[in-house]
Formats: sequence, structure tokens, C-alpha cells
Amino acid sequence: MKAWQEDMLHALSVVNNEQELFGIVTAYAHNLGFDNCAYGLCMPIPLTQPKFAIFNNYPVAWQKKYQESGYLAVDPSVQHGLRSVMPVIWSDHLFDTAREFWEEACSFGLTFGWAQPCRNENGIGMLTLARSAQPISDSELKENGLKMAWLAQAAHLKISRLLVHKLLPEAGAKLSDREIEILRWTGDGKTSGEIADILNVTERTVNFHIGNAMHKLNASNKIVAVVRAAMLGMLT
Amino acid sequence: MKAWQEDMLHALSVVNNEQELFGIVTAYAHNLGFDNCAYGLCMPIPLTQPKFAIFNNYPVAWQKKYQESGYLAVDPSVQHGLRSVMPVIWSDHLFDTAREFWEEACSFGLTFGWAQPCRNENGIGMLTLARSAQPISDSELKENGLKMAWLAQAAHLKISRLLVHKLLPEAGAKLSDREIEILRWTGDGKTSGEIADILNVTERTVNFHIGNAMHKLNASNKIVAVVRAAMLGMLT
DNA sequence: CGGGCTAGTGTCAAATCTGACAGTTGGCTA
DNA sequence: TAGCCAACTGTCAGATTTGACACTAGCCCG
Repeated sequence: MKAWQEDMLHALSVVNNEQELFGIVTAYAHNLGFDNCAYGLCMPIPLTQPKFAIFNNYPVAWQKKYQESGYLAVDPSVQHGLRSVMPVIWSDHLFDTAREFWEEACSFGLTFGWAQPCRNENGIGMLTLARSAQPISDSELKENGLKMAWLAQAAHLKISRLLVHKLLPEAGAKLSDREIEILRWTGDGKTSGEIADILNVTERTVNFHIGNAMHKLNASNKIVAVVRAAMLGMLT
Repeated sequence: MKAWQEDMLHALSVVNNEQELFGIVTAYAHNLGFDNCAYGLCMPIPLTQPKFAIFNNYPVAWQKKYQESGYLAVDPSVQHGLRSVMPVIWSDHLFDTAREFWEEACSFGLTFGWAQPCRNENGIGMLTLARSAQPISDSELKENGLKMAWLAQAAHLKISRLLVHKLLPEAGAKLSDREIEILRWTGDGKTSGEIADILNVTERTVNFHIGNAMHKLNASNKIVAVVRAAMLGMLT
């Protein structure tokens, strides 16, 4: 494996708090020629008003403005990340539907940018690398593009886990094999009685396991238990 | 955007059947120096026994052997793809737990390989590029790595949609805004009565929408409806 | 203007789930 | 050997869901 890949993963492995982790990402971004970088995570639950977590080293005034104006719901690059897995370079076309937002960002020195979404069981993450001068050229992409993509994947891999386990207690639940099996069948439409037949146990036993899973996942009914377990990748 | 990226996406856009699509991917793989390539997709539902779809141009004898021996459940590169979003290069270390499998693959000329997993609302996909001679060097990765990663993303983007819509009829369901809203609340643990209060409608109306969503998603109860909608990205 | 579509509402019986009571069995370990 | 834990089972009342009957109001389109 290439030295810088091991390097990056190693650097990201030695710390275990999200601030430091993001600091390391920022440093790598700097090495790759980007003064600014941002990592955003959209967690898989709750379904109504999903939780977001954002780190960036943008100008404080812009962070404030972004927050206060609710730009998270406007920002086309965020919209893109929530829909696609393809990387994007900031362009007029991308910000077609939010001209003002785009111009305002430019006024804070966020002119040229590149963003790579990533998905895993902890949700959808996106790493953005940006700077005020120098468009992102083809030769630069050829030189550093793979490292940028790698950095995005690696950042998401490490940061998302940390964040989700800190902000979503249910993500830490350890389900037993039996519980997982039963939640799977439940999510495929079987009633407790049917699952009992499939597994050759009593309906009471099936409900017992479902009840335990509900407690572990802090779920008020089995719908929530199945949805959470599925969204957090526990049934895969 | 770089010419080859547009090229690739364009080439993948003009056809709309999975065989041809995979043919194009194969051709790009060939240009990148890989005789063999494979794309595998693990669909998000059902939860018990998830559906897989696989395309490859491996030797027929190996395809047969792989199929018959149930290697899908053994293949460490598949296991990796189901767990992580990081790319991997085939190595002794990766195949540590399946020596025989690894040697057998080598005997069919599948010696050097690289695999990139990708995730989206259509499930987990993985593109593998392989060949019999010439290890994958750092300089080659530097030269072509980004294109390889892009090819994987693009292939997954195009093929997964087609496959999922063909093999999972429920993926084509168009839920109304009201249905989505109600399924979200349901997945967060609200009962029909509670949702009725939240939305200022009757409990009967909530159940009406849930029933409609159930029909569209071919679901036997609302658990299935919520799980399917969530797993297929309809609630994001 | 009639037909189709979406959103909304009523009622009622049967099926299913949830919570709280109270247990047994077998394996692992201090 | 006593204690703990996971898996399993029984019963029962009350809450919730599901399916099937039928109906209104508003909007768009041919």
C-alpha cells in the first residue's frame, strides 16, 4: 500500500476525539493545497429532523452566518451529498439554485472547492476542501485527486464512528444473534407468531427477544427497534 | 471537469440495460490495464437473505465454481465491501482467512486485484479490477487510481439504479409527501394517534396514508413499509 | 362537465402488539 | 457449588393496528 495511505490512516488512528481528528484532516488538506476544509455528517436517525454534525475551519463570520441563516438546508453541495456518491467541484452550475449563497461564500474566500460524499452505517458524510485562490485544475486533480478521495473516505471512516457513538447512544447497542435474526424477520413482515414457527420457539419467546432489543435500542415499539437496527447497519 | 470523467459518465448514460452498462465498464477497465472486472451489488432488502446481483468477465469455470461453492459468503473481499467504504488491493493479508479460495482464484488468473466498495440508497456495490500478471504498483495507482475510483462510483451510480428498479419493484414506488412525513414519524416511534395530533388530522387519516404507503411498497404491515422506505432512501 | 386523483373522515371486528406479573433450563465462572 | 446470564416459556389486560365497508371535498384534465 502507498506510504501516504498508511500514513493517513495511522495518523487518524492514534487519536480518539473528533476535534483532534478533524485537526489532522485539516493538516492533510493543507498539504494538499487547501486552506479550508469542512466535514459534515448526517446521521441515520432520527428520521424526522436527522441529526447533523459539522466541523470546519471556515471564517468564523461565515460559520455564524451559515448557522443563523439555516444554510444547511439551502447549500446545494449538501443537497448533492445527500443524494449522490459522486465527488463534485464547486461551479456555477452546482450553485445554480442558490446564487446569493454562492456569492456570499465567495466573499468569505470560499471560492474554489471540491466535495466528496461518503456513506456508511453511521450515515452520510462529506468532506469539502476549499480555498480562495487558484481554481482546481485537471493536473492538480491528477496529482492529488486520489489522495483527496482517500482523505474523504478515511475521515468519514474515523470521524463518523466517533460522532455517532457519542451522539446516538443506541448505536452502541450490542444485539444478540437471536435478536438480530428476529428483527430481520420482523423487518421482512413476519408477525411474532410467524417468526415463532420459523424458529421453532414460542410466540412469547419471540416477543421476549423483541422486547430486549427494544430496550437496548431505546425504542418505544418494535417498529423503531427494527428501523434503528437496520439504519445503523446491525442487520446487515 | 476532466474530459475522461465526462466521457465515462456520458458513455454510461447512453445505454439503459445492465449488460451493456457492464460492457462499458469492462472496456474502461481494459483501458486501465485490467483484463478482468467484476461488479457486485447487495440490495438493501430483504433483510433476511439480501438479494445479490453479480456481473463479471472472469473465466467461466471460475464463475461456476464460485457460484456452486457459495464463495460469495466466503470471499474476504466481499466481506470487506459489506463492512467498509475503503478500497483494497488483494493481498495475502486480505485473504488470510480463506487461503484455499485465494489460491484457487490465482489458478484462474485472478492474481492481482483492486476493489472499491460504494454505497447509496440502492445498496452496497463493489467494483473489482483484476489481472493475471503485473502487480498493482504505487506509480500505477498514482497514474490511474483516481480513474479507477471514479469508475467504481460511476458504475455503481448507473448499474445499481437499473438493477434495483428491475429486481425490487418497491424501489419504484412514488410516495406522496404526506406518506413520507407519516412514515418518518412512525419510524421515530409515534403511534397513529400521536401522529394525528402532530399533523392535526384524524387517526383514521393517518392510517389511511399508512395503508396507501403499504400498498405502494407491497408491505404486509407498517413495519415493512417504514423499513423499506427508509432503506431505499425515500425518507432521507 | 364528468372522470380520475389526492387528501381527508367514520365505524367496527379481528388480529397483533405491549407491559407486567412469574417462572425454568443450561452453561459459564468466581 | 453458588451466582449470573442468555434463552426460553406462561398468562392476561389494555393499547394499537389492520382490513373492509362507505363517504365528502377540492383539483386538474380531456
